Amino acid sequence: MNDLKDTILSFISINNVDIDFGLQFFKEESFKKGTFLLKPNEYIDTFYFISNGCVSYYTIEDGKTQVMELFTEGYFFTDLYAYIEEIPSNAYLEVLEDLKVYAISKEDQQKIFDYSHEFERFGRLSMQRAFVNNFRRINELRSLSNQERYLQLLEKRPDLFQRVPQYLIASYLGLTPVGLSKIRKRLSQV
Amino acid sequence: MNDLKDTILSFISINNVDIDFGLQFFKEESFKKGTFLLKPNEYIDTFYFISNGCVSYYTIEDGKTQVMELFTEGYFFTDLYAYIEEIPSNAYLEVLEDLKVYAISKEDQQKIFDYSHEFERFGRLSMQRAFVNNFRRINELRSLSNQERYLQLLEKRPDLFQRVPQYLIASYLGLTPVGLSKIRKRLSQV
DNA sequence: ATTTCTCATTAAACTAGTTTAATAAGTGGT
DNA sequence: ACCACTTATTAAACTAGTTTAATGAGAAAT
Repeated sequence: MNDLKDTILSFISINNVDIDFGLQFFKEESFKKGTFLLKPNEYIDTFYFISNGCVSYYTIEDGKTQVMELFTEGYFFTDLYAYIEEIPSNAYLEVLEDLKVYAISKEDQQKIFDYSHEFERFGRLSMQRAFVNNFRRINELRSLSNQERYLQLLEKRPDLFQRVPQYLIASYLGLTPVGLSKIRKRLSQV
Repeated sequence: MNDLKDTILSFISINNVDIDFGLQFFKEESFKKGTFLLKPNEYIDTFYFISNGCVSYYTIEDGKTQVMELFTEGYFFTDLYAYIEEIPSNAYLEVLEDLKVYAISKEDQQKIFDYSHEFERFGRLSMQRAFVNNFRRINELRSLSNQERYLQLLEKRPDLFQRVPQYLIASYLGLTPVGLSKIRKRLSQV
């Protein structure tokens, strides 16, 4: 649980007693590859921190898989939209690689936010982080071509290409496997 | 300033003394159409609430204007990315219609977050709101066609079409004026 | 009234993706 | 060792957008 503790401490200054009070609410859980942490029409009230493994966050629309995010070690994740709005999800959270997480319920999260102003601040700052990540994502979708986004992903998260099938990466980049293949071919010819 | 007060109260429960403590840090300001609240390479440490008017938040890349958001009455706005990260912006905030805002500096915002746990919570919740809006945006960019996004904007923010030139709306939708014209023509022929 | 400027539309050629379908190359289960 | 299944590539036809450039129409300036 030290990876989680260190991550929280990178956001806020908080004394040992208080952070340990908070950490007690995170439960260690493990899931096998292929497990679904969430399926469409289900509610989600759990917030996860990944200690180990990989999770795909995707929807299926008109029969087509749309990967929105691929979470790996060190990420906090949930279906943040359904979680915040307390509405049924329309997404899947599927374990792509055997997974070890620290999980906290929304109820317990509220407890630690109430318990300490510092944790409330952690909530605000991690929400900021989520915003910034999403903002970068949206800007990249707007301003970069598919080819540029492919190259950028290759640079920023090279591990993904080793651990995740290419058609999921294609979907994450917003194109079809065929489209990604074409881009790769085009790049290899130069 | 009641519109701002009501908006804050829609996020949190807070007594009158405390909210008035917070509100004193918001300064009323007015700007004429054509004013720039922010230009590329400038820092921004102000958070605005729009009482009246309209602001375009855009970048220019390779000579092309990219409208990221169009803010109107009741919106909180800033260049949230540059504001959070405390880096020089690469965007413009341009007043499209004479504007009345309530503005608070980052320093003063920090004061009210320190002053009261409830304001810290307001910070967290409004950050959540920003996240959710951005999330919706990203999902729409991913899952809807340009035509569908046009129709949706027409439904959700019909006022924009009255107050903002069409080429800005085209840019907001991520296409060229020519492209938007084609979509409108296609729709009018059915 | 005339000119000038801004904005929206249209046309034509082009482009980066799509879809569908066939093929090839691994990979896993029995 | 074999078969079935999954994944990646390629080809061919198609599509929704792009760019550039010309035209039209309304508003603002002199």
